Amino acid sequence: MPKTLGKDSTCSIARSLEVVGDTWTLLIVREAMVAGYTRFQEFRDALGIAPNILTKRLALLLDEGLMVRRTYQEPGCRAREEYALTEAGRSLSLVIAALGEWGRTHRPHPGGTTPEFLVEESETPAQLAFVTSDGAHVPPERLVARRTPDR
Amino acid sequence: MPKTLGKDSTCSIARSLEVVGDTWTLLIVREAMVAGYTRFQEFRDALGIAPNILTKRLALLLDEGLMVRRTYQEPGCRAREEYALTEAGRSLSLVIAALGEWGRTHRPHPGGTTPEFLVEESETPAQLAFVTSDGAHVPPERLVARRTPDR
DNA sequence: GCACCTGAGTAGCTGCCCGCAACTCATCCG
DNA sequence: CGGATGAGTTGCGGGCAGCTACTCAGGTGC
Repeated sequence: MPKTLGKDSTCSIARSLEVVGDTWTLLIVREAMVAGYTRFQEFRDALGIAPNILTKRLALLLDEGLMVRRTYQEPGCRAREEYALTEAGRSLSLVIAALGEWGRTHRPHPGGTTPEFLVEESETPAQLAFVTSDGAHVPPERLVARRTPDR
Repeated sequence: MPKTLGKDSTCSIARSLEVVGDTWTLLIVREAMVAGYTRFQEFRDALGIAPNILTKRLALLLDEGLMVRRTYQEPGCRAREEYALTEAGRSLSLVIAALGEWGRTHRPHPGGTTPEFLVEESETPAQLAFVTSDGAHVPPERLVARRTPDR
């Protein structure tokens, strides 16, 4: 995360990257989202991340409102902390899906895995796509980008 | 980009982040995509990035096949280098759009701007969304994620 | 009661890489 | 020939990543 463009960059992408531009942050979100992990040790084991880095990243995620810390207590155990995604964190699913899709097609890997998103209960798989207001899918090649003021 | 998970991570997201997990890389792609910039100085001026970092990032983008370098010559000028997105680079538009959308809604900023994607020629705006095979939109809250082997 | 385990961190150190500024190098213009 | 411009390279300095080792609190086995 470059310090030259702070959190008040006018570009929404720069502001997003200020939060999730670090590699580990998105991977933690991914583990929370896909594997349902909530505990320090789960993230540590799953990612092989150093504990001090994990502490720092979780603190960032709490700070930024992407996760909340809750104290829970299983019977017969002492109270522990767990970290759960907030709505803001869960709505990163589009970013996660886009990255997964890109990696799967442009950086294929034997035995690789990619998160798939299913509609609750019906278990129907959902794809990420560009759609117009009339519901038609548009492949990315047919799009041009333009900077637009937020409303 | 953590060195602990190399390019051969089985997770497609980790492999994607290995390429675009750095803040500047995606911002360069964004400038190329949204503003149509192709030249060293254009990126430098638009992003305020240090030249050595820009050199390194452009080299990475060339290496990874997201951009190609071409020599061009305007009449009356000497030959220059320009950097253009490849198909792999352009297909990061989903990631860019997802990040822009997230930043716009969760990190709003007065006077902020977000890239908007329009269908070529018809100029119809296109939105990023999860859709099922029957074409229905699904809001991210109604999705559950699952790790799936690539095919 | 005491040793031990486990989960959740903290502390200290090393090295790399970011970021800045200054410099180079080639070419074109006047 | 002198200056401007575009495209970088080089040389520092500081900060954060990443590793390892340590701490601390509570529960369990004996």
